[in-house]
Amino acid sequence: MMLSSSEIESLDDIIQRNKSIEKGDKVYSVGEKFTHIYAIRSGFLKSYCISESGEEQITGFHLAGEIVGLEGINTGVYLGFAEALETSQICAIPYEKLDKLNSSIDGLRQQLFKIMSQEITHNHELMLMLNQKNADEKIATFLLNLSAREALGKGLNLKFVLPMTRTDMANYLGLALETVSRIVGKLVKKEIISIDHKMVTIKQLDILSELAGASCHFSHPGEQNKLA
Amino acid sequence: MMLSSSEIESLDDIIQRNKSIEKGDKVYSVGEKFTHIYAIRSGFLKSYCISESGEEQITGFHLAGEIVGLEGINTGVYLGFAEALETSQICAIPYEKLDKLNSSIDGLRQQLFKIMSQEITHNHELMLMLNQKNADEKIATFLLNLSAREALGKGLNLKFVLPMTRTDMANYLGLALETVSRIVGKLVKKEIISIDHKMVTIKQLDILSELAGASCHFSHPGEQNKLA
DNA sequence: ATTAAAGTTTAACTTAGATCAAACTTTCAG
DNA sequence: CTGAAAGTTTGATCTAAGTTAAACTTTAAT
Repeated sequence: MMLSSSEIESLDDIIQRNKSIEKGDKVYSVGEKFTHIYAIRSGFLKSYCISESGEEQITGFHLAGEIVGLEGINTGVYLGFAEALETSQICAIPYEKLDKLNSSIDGLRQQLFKIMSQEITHNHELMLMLNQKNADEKIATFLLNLSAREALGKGLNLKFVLPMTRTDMANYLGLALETVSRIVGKLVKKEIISIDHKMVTIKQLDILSELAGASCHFSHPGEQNKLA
Repeated sequence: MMLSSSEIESLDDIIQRNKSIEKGDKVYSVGEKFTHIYAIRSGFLKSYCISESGEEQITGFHLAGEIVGLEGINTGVYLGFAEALETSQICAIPYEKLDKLNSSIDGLRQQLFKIMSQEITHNHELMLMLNQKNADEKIATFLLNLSAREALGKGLNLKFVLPMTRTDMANYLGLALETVSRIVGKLVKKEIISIDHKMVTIKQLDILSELAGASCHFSHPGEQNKLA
């Protein structure tokens, strides 16, 4: 799913390449005017929203090749936060210009539709996980998903980084942080995975996959759709 | 958020209006080639997917003015089912043509982007609900959400239809059907709502809202985006 | 290098909601 | 209309995971 060279040229005119952000920096915040969507070139972000009563809900973790900010299209305002979990490089893509240039970059527009569709599908998977999986299955699924995404669509990495805190994992998965800690600890003790600082190694992929259980995939997603 | 008359003319050329489907009929099924998205003119649908192990996960309930099938854009294949919960009228919109005609119906394309963005935002709300709300809060939130949607963006209906079974509600909310039955029963006993067959009446909106608790809304969604 | 703050682990205890079971009610096909 | 099937309610019991608490480890600022 590549763009043509003329599309890439069009892209070059409008995107602001490789802006660097540090851990803890926000790409955008709730209530800000929606102007750009952001392609992640390297690094790791989380997106989250805050409920009226001040509770944080993490809505996604995002790594290289993925897009954040799409939630702003509808209202013209960002409806949550995107924040770097480590030093990251991002491309700012002005949505307005993307929209205007559409005839010259049809492929790009179609790509964007696919990315949004993919996000909707991903959310269906997420519902299955949050509604029907127990804590062990959630953790196993989460680890495998992260592993596959860090491999950028080519299989899955047996060694990958887990850059978020237990608290963030727990919030995303709808578990208590102690539960996450306990289960990750159990997986290590059983030598299904090992952990060194933020680095995870999957030692028994078969067992971890078994643990993860059911998913909704009709056919596997294969290559990740990318914008730039 | 209306379409111009020329946009509506373009639309007239491509959409298949008012196809009628009966309760239990499927609009599309998993694995079928993605050809159309569907605008619901009247009635009520549910969308769901089936996990490898055969478990059903309801991914949404959809009523008049809403769109189903967007999940198919990415892979070119429908990734789940959409099924009528009652006799419904739907518009079939060929995605291919929609895509080709884009220059003449820019507004329509933008509308579609907004609808997809809205769906992503809605999923963030859903995560907050599934992760942080207890069973009482889930039921109250669900009822209020349905009430608001049946009012088509103008406030919320104090009287509305609850067309799905307890089993479907439970599946969607990640609860056991007995829990749903018990909590709905409790709300009726406390006279916060009353139920006559499939008709729900909210008798104490303040208390129900209180019960529903926190949401992520930055500003209220106002009018629902519609395609046709 | 020091140390305060942030993050993690572990254990004991509690509870919301699942599961099991059984009666009751509504729906709808013939 | 009739009866079987589908859906709902209600009660008793059980358990996965939350909560509370406290020690331990890592991180990062000075």
